[in-house]
This record gives sequence, structure tokens and C-alpha cells, in this order.
Amino acid sequence: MNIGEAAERSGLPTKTIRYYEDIGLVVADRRDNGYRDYSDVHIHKLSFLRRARSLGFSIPECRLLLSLYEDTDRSSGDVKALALSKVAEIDQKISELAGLRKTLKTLSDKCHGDDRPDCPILDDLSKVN
Amino acid sequence: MNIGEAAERSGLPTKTIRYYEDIGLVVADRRDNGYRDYSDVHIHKLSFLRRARSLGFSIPECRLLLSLYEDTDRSSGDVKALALSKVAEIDQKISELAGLRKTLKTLSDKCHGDDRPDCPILDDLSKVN
DNA sequence: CTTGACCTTCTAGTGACTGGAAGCCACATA
DNA sequence: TATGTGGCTTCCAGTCACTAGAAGGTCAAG
Repeated sequence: MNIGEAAERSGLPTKTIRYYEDIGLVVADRRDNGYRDYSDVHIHKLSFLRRARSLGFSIPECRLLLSLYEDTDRSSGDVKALALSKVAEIDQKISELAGLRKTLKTLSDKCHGDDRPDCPILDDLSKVN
Repeated sequence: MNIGEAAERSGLPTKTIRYYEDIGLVVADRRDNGYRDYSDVHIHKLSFLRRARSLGFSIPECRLLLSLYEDTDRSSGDVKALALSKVAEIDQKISELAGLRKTLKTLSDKCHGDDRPDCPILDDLSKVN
């Protein structure tokens, strides 16, 4: 499929998809006319990148994550270790989000329309550190 | 306290703290000698920024979140609506992280040392879209 | 009173996009 | 067959969020 449809299905702008090709993250096939050609696997990788990037993973981290999928040279012990360390990172992110959520929920519950408390937003928000 | 200690306590580099002051996110007080002076409230805000940024919130979003704390002009109805919409965003992020976690866990479970499956990482990873 | 750590501002560079120009390609309609 | 119209190509320039480095001021310790 063309880059336009790939953009639609992955949720990334075409510009970003071309950029990811430039830096070697997801390289499309080419048709005779020079157009990029995307398969379902490409779409999966692009969607993955969109999600991982929006969750705060850096490009190098995403590259690592993708390499879990692609790199057949890597020993399976390494893959396991890498995946597990990322799982731990994700758990950390989830608990930070939970803390943030709790604070915002508290804030909104206290703001039931008329008066505003001397806002708790930062009180416990940044203590978890 | 000086910017160095602020950096240590917030987990942000001094360069970043100065940058956040440049763009008006967290403006420190100044001592007579021109040094920036940080209070606990400043540290809370900076820690908050570090966490929110690492979780994929943009600078404008962080500014909005901080304004929930600062803006005494805003009506409490607005605060409530804003906070609740952010809570929904956070729930979305959490569920995406949970999906990512599940996939990586599956991958690492299958990689029990010797052989590697034809990797599942992208199979369900990007379907949730 | 000097040394070294820490602070200041300023300018410039980087990473990850993002927008725009100039031109090629494909397909529908006159 | 000509002609849009829209999507594709590359390339260059700009932006956002830092990040590194230079040049110089401040301060506590020896």
C-alpha cells in the first residue's frame, strides 16, 4: 500500500513515516515507480512506534524494542533480559500515571462547582519521586 | 536553595530548569547576587514536570496542568472539566502501557533461554490502535 | 588571596519532527 | 488526447525541547 494509506492506518503523518525511514527505523519496499510500498508488518511497526513514542519512550528505546522483533542474531537470553527490563520500566510508568490520575481525580472531586480548595495538585503529585 | 540542589531534588538537569524558566513554566526567585532561589513549591513543580514529560505529556499540556494549581482566576467548573479530561487521557495511556506490557511479558515468557518463537511482539501490540 | 565548585548569560548544536517548494506519477473527466 | 486533481518523490528550511560550551561572576575553604 502507498504511504497515504499507511499513514491513515498507523495514525502517523506521512512526514513522520518518511523521517522514520530516513533514520532506518522502518524502511519500506519500493515499487517500480519509486513509490514506497507498505505491508501489514510495516503498519504494525509504525503503529507500535506511534504508541510507544506517545508514552514517552525515546527513539533509541523504540529501536531497541523493535529489535526484539527483528534481530535474529541476538541470543534469546538477551531478548528475555531486555524485555523484562522494559516491563519493569513500564510498571514504573504505570504507577506514576496512577499517582497523577489520583491527584487529578481528587482535585476534580473537590471542585464540585463553586469553590476551589487550596489546590492539592502538587501536594502528593511529586512526592513519589 | 540554589539551582544545583533544585536539580538534584527534582531530578532535572540545571540546563532544563533554566530552559523551563525561559519559557515561563517555573520562574525562580532571585537572590541579591543574581542566583536563582528555589522553594519547596518550585521543587514540586519541577518534579511534576519531569514526571509528566517522561510520560508523554507535551509542554503545553504540562502548562495546562500547572495552571490547575496556579490559576486562581479560572472558574472551578473549568478546573473540574480540565482535570477530568486529563484523567481520561491518563486512563488511555495506562491501558496502552498495559497492552505493551502484556506483549513484552509474553515475549519474555516464551524466551526461556534457548529458542525464540517467531516473535509475537507486534501481533497484538499495535492492534488496539 | 587563590583555588575550585557553583552560579550567571549567551550562542550554537542536536534530535525529532514539520512545513513548503518543485517536480514526477496516476487516474478521471472534457 | 489534453488537463486537471491528488498523491507521490526529494530536498531544504524551520520549530520545539532541550543540551553543550564558552566567558565570566560568586563564594566557602585552605
